[in-house]
Amino acid sequence: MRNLVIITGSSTSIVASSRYHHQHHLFNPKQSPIFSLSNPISVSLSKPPSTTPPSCSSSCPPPSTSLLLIPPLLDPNGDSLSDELGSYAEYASKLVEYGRFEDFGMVVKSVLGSGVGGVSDFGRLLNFGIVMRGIRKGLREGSITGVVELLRWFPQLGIDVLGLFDGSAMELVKRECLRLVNSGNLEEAVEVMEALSGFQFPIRGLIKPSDMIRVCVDKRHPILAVRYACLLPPADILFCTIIREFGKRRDLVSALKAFEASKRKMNGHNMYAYRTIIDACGLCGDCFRSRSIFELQAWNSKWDFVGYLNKYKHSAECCRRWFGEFIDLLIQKVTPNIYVFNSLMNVNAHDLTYIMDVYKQMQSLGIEADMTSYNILLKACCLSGRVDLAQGIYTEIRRLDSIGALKMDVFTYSTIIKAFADAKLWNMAIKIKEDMLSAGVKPNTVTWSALISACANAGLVDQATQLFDEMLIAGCEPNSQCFNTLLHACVEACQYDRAFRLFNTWKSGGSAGAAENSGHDRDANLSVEPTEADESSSTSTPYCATASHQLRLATSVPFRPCTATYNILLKACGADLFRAQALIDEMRKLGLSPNHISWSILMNICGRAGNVQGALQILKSMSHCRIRPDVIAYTTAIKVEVCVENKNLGSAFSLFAEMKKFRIKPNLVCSTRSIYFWSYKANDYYLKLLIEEWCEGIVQNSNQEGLSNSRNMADIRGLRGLLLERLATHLQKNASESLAVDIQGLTEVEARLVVLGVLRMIKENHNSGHPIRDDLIIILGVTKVEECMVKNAVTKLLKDLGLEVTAIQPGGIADRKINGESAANTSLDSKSNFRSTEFPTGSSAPTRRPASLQRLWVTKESLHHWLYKKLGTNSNCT
DNA sequence: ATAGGGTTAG
Repeated sequence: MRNLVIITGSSTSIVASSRYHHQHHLFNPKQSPIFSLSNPISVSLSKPPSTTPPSCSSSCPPPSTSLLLIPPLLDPNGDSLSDELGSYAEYASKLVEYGRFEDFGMVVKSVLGSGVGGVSDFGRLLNFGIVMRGIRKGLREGSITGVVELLRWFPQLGIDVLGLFDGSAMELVKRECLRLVNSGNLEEAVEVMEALSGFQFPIRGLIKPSDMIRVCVDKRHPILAVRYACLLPPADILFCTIIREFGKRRDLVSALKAFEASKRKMNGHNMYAYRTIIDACGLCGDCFRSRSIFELQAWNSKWDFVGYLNKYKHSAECCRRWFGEFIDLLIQKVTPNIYVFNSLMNVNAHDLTYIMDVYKQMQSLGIEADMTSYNILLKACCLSGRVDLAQGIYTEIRRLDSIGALKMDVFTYSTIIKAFADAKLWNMAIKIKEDMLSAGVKPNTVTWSALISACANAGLVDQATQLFDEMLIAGCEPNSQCFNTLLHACVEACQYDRAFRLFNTWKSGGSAGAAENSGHDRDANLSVEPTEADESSSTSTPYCATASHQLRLATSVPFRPCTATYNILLKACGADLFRAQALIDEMRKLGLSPNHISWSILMNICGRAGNVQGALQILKSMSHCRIRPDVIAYTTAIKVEVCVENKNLGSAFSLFAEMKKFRIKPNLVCSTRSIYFWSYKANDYYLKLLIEEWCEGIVQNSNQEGLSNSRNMADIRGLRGLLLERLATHLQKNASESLAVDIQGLTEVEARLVVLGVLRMIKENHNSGHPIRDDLIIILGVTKVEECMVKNAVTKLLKDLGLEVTAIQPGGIADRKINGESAANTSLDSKSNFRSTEFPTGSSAPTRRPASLQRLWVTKESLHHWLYKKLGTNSNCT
């Protein structure tokens, strides 16, 4: 006897009928009985229906809470049983139709729990037409989660879920998934997709994987992204995409989460993921983390191995087995591959010492450096300003190239050109170009830009222009950066009008080209134009001859100025505030917005024009453009204030305080000391006080922090780097060479710093018992307008200290006297840990310097005099 | 779906 118990509200009626499914007034599936197999009493009756068909909501009585008890179906009589099952199935199908997915589950549970053998019979007996109608409706009404819950029962009933979904049903699923994703319910979306994946749904077809990952990354959901990626094997590539995308968005925390999550999901080590997270660390500026990840990855297995050895040391055989496995692991998986090494080196490229260590480690593991490794090494040399090392590596690579072990590529050449460009060795850069051409490697825009900037850094506009023409003739299309580089060359050489003429020519597509040509003569009369007499011999090609080329060629390529272009031009405005304002307007018309660099330059222009208020106004209005002033902006403003109105240091310090209030950390350039320092120029009062402070401070700082600390490398590359380099080069404590200080190319501030540092060293050497044996020579370089200012500044500084200074003109009597002694090599080889046996430097990188240089000369007698005077004042103080 | 090079501010 089979009973059906229906509890409606609190009243219980027992219907002794097996034909209940025809009596819809009692078993209306639109209403909400909750089915339970086990214990009717314990079931909560408060649950309202999840979906009520809207058509019935008015006509039907309000849903009552009821409970349907299905007793075990144990009748051995097959016929009636299948009959009974059929009615249950029919009923269950109707439940689906009316959106009552949970109740469907209850029925299935009942059937499963009833111990009937033919579970799949029940599945087969379901009315799929009706079921699918309910599922479609559920999908259309936005309850995909409910649908998925429903579907979870199907495999147990032997139903192939995927088979039920025809094209249009599949479209509904897709649409719903997309809706979940777009409405921000990512977690739900991933859960749904995980379930669908279990039903063998093609996950790739639901939503474009790259879109899904992009959304996860945008919403900062690393774990969900990884969970999603696991649905799309092979997942490891997608893991890397996720890590990389977080890296690109500078979200290292999420990148690391994704990395850890993906590591757990993977069996074994994925080198691709390791290198990607290392790259991400680099992008996010956390090179130290990249190192620890690398160490962890490289050595974890070794520690495990030691553990294993200890555990099994009683058995030699076990040890051998573990060792064998370990070696396998090491060979197959665990050894970082070349990509990991290259990424690690690239991320840490600013720390030459470190990457040299990595390089050696790589060699000891027997991993051969490839072209990229060498290119990264070259880049590191560039970043640390070690031309000498770069040259050594270059020689080595050439050797490897000649024996066919490597093939030097356009990156190699471009980087070495950059190394020479930075060192102002433009002629060496040109020589590399020749090497390159004879090796059959075609220079690209980057190479040409590097070449042009080599000339720019040396202040050689004509050579730069010539290279630009050469590039056009070679059929290489310049891009904005390339155009910018040439403009920068003009600005660097103070040929401001020329920069503007070029710009106008390009902008007008060549129609104003004649201006560039005819206007050239005017340059010579401009006071800002430095004398190029020294270089005139090397400008063998008259400029006018190439102008037509350029006119013809440059017009064929589109010129799209960008913000950097305008920044360079802003710099070319000198003190012309109106011109600068016009440029800013023009920028805006083109839809370009000035960035913090533009504003900093503009503040400098105000400074040159003596307009302090203007500069301060710009600083204030920066935030109106939603650009938060940075240290540099504040530094510029403060400097303008101090230098223009040197009487009033108070307001400069209030700016300084404001900056700190906004939690902008002052850097080495911007400090109370610098503020005093800038006021040197016009105010002798601070001079005496600060010279010692400066020198002490700098020497102390360099001792504290050490050069290998790469956090500070940015600073070191600034003033202190220059200073320390000069000091290291010229003033080793046991130096027996002459004291020659090269301050070519330095700004006034830098030059004074270097000279002060040198004097400090002289004092230290003297105090520790090294007598001064030589005169002090300060190399100024060819006379340009700036360098004349530098010369004056340094002369004034030395004189203020009570030193006697003589200017040496090239070719003069004093010059000839000095020349014999001051041939000191300026190549920086003191700190080299790159042994010359590894990279033979060949002919020891002669840094050729033109003979005709201006110098300042301080005799050793004068230095002596200064030292004793200084010591005297010190002893008075203490 | 994998790396590496060029311009601008103190």
